[in-house]
Amino acid sequence: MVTPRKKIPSPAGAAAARSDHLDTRVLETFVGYNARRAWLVVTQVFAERMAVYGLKQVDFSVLSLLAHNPGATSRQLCSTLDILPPNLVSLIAAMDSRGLIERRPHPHDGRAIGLHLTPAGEQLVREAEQTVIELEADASARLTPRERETLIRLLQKVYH
Amino acid sequence: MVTPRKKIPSPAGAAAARSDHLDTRVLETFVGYNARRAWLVVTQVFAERMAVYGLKQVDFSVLSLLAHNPGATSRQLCSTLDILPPNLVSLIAAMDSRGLIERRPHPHDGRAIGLHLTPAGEQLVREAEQTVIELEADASARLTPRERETLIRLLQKVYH
DNA sequence: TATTGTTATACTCTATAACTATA
DNA sequence: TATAGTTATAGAGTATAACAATA
Repeated sequence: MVTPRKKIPSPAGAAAARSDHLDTRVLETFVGYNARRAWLVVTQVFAERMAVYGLKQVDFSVLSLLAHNPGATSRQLCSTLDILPPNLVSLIAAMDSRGLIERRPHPHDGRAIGLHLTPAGEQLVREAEQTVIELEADASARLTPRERETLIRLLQKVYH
Repeated sequence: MVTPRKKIPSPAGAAAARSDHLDTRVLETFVGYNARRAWLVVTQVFAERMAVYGLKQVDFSVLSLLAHNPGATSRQLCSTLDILPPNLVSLIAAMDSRGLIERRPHPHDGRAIGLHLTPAGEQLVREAEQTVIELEADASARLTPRERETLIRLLQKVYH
């Protein structure tokens, strides 16, 4: 269980003489800076808790998307998640090898390949989604449920 | 001026038969997913507008931090920005070569090096910070000023 | 001619180990 | 013994060009 870059509070009086941290007030007026910092926190918790499933964030996104969009193509996954097609290939191949997904010929387009979860894949997604729900709640525990909804709504307003 | 992955709206009726995008409703219930998507939008605009200064996000963060924390050390920059020391070295060296910063011996610690902006560096930071303020306003233009403040406050609540 | 999936490849970002000089 | 800065290097993430098969 690797926990790199975890903020370990230094012994009480140790950093009294010379403060460890810098004045970040200007940077903290920017959405970009704050969004990245918050994302890093969630990412850290995500990586720790999802390691047991062998899933990175992008893996989970693909699997969850396939659970709710059976038969989706690589092209659609790429466009939805902002991934470049060449970078999805090995990812899909690995999930195929793991027996989590299978490729079937596309009904209307001979070039495309429809991606489907296997029963094992569906079972894994169910467990993984539940874990993500819990981990998300923990990672945003300093927010009230109402604040969390507001945060998500405002983030979506930026990118929608 | 590279603008990759820009969402170019396809001709009106073109995608009517087979929808391009997938159902992302589950992913959109997660803070991590939404924070990354919003961050990507701001990042895109940042890269486009800051290219004239030859500054990436991390470069700007370092320079802005030094503007408001003169004499800060590499160690402090790393801890503040969550960068690993080895990855800051070439970045600092490049800014030194460009004449934006200079290294002075640390007053109290012979191992450390105090980093300071040169006059050219200070001038660049002034212009760059102004550009970031404008770009941030544009990138979050769908938010009211009040909503933008709320968004930033809630993001900070997650990582503070 | 355009698009889907793919290979090969390069570039950037992030991470680890180990060294030096100071403390 | 621990820390600041550094080197070398490895691994992950992201990018472009080009090709075969199909539309």
